[in-house]
Amino acid sequence: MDSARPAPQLPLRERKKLRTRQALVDSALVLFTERGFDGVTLDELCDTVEVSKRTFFRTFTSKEDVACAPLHDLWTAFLEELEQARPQGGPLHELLRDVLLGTLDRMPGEEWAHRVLLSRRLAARNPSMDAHGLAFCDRTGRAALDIVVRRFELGGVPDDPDHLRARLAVDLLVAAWHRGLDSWTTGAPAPERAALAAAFRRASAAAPESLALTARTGPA
Amino acid sequence: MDSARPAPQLPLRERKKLRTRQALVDSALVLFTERGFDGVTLDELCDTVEVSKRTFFRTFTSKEDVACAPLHDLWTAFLEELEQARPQGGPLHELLRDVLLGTLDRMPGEEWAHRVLLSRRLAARNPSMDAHGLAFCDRTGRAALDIVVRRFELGGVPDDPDHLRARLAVDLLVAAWHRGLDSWTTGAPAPERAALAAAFRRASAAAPESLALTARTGPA
DNA sequence: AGCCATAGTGCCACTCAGTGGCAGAAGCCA
DNA sequence: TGGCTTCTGCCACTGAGTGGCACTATGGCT
Repeated sequence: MDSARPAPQLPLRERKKLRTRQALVDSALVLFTERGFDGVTLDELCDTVEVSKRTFFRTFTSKEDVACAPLHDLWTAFLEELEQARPQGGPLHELLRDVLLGTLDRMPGEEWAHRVLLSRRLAARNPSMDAHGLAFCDRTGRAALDIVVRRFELGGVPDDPDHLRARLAVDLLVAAWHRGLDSWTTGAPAPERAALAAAFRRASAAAPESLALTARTGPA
Repeated sequence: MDSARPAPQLPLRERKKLRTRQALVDSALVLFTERGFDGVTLDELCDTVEVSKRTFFRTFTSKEDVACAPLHDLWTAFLEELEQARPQGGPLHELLRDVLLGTLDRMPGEEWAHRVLLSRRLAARNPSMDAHGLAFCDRTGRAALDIVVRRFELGGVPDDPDHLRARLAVDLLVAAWHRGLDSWTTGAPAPERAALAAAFRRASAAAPESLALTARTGPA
């Protein structure tokens, strides 16, 4: 596999597992892109990678899951970095933004970005993939909130107003991320990772502005 | 059915259809609550309501769909009201909030609220239901943006910065709604519709505050 | 080197969500 | 009443996802 980062010598068993996983993701993205998500059965995918369906389901939770893997990897890494982050006293939403930008920067690079691109284009055409991705982000949001609450804020009283505020800050991060993804996925010009980071930064900056936006009376 | 609002004499066929739909929703919520979402097969549900599975799938798109119907109804009504809304020149996010509050106010009442409660509790325990609800909200968000753009804002250039701001305003609305739902669903005290409205209002008000929230260095 | 204990794999049969097709039963409009 | 349309029921079928069990490879231990 092109992205088989050996990693500091994991046990052989683990490496094999990772290689199978990556092969499944790559093949899935290619096949789904060629013939559509519904146009490919799991049996076909498994045949291609020469793995039994049983094994597939030990690695991924569902057919959607394998195609969402690139984003999955990003958010998992994000949570790890958030766990390490040291706030400098700035606004929480800026901290979250910077942690995500940092995580993005440390992603495998352009092949990863390419996989994300394929994954998003697929999701745009397939409701169940879209739903899966959304649900995953939501779960990650909850996990992120737990970390934020534990490390940066109040002890954990769930009806503390700051708890709600922190949750909304996380929601805003996720929303900005999705808007960044949207414009990056749609706008063909620059499918590089840097362009994605820029799009996200732009969306993130627009969040405070959106509150000031006035509803003008339209012509109708 | 308890909520069979006759409506200004629809054709008999339509009324029958609505009654069947409502029966399916009610039975589904009861059965799923009793025995879990996965503990009830569609065949069982259909037997209970005395409807063929084929008919079920003409009314709902999936097993998840039937259990998410209460929220579905709310957002559909929301879009209709948004289409009629006349902005008074205030911030967009306040307009959106007020339209949603108005829609909520016009919902069938406490039986509806009760169904929402069951639906949310179910979703909290079942990932695929949760995903379905999230995806639906996302699609509604897009539809709402279309209306907003068409009626209140720019002509529709998708890279106008106001377009992005409007989108984020919608995202914020959805996020606040979910937070409101969360606290309402969890907090047992007041399962009435008014309490839900209050929870949403609270979450909505917390949105601007969340931007100001500072990340303090925790004890770790 | 040799040898278990364990984890991962393949295979098989099974359940159940979701779909397509067709025949029959309403509801609808004269 | 009769014909037209639309909805419904039934049946067979695909494909996702699961459970069970036997088999093999890995890693640790002596």
